[in-house]
Amino acid sequence: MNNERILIPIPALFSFDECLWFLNRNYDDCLHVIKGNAIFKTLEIGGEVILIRIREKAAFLEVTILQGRASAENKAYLTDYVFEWFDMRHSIQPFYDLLIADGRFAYMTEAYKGLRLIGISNLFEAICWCIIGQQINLSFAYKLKRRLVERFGIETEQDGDVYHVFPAAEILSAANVDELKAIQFSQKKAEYIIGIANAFANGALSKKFLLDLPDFDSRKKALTDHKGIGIWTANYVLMKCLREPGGIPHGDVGLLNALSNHDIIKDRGEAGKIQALFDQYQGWESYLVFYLWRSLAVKDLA
DNA sequence: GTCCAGGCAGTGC
DNA sequence: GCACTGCATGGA
Repeated sequence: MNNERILIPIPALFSFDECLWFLNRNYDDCLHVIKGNAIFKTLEIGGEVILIRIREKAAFLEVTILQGRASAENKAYLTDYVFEWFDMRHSIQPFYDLLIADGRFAYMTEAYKGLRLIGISNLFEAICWCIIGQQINLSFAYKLKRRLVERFGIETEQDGDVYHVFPAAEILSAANVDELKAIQFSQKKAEYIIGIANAFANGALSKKFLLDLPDFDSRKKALTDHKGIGIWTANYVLMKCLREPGGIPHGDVGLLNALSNHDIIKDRGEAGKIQALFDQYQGWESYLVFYLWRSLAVKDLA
């Protein structure tokens, strides 16, 4: 064990507690472990398995490498990864200015102060997670993800806890529909995931490919060209992985419920009112979605 | 048994 | 383009 540390300065309007809260909601996510006030996560960097612990230390996030080499390359990768995961690169003050000016959501600037849009930087994982979650309840979705990861992903163990890495596309492209159906995936979900895995494995789809496209609409088109990726999934992925500020998962049940709770809409068919709302948040649409999702949990916890 | 869940593809107009 | 339909699968 080496226990080398990386210290990342905490920016303004950043709350590690809100990160912890989000990652430790009522769901059983298999891709990280929360113990005390620390996050444990396994990553695969160039074929090497790295286990890290992230916790708050005064004005820093302390990233400790518990397994794997603390090479300069790995430390640079991990620093970049944490910045990206917790969206620490830029100020969210302009978003807060909009919330306060709006009034309807001004309370969020205190209630969820410092909450950042927690991302999924692995594009393949982000798409698979969407396909898993399509049209089923979230707790079942997390169960399906856990079965998939435990069946096909690599894992590491420390102090009696097991840590998983999301399966590589090359692995899942070699799986067959029946193997996924055996772990309660529907026929369609199984077909979609294997199809997407094939697209990644043969190079037809990658994060770099999307990033190299000229604009938002061409990225969306490149995503929805694949079976299993509709408008909702494309926007979710653009929001959580590519961090497109304009990514709005239109039609999302949780989003609609949150808008209804805030009396923005009365039923689910008022696209005009939703558009008008997001028009006020240009450049911060995906942040507003994330904060609206955050607002849903208050009742759950009560 | 019914309704719903962080939808999608296919069809018809 | 838009509305409608069938599809899946588990949980409340």
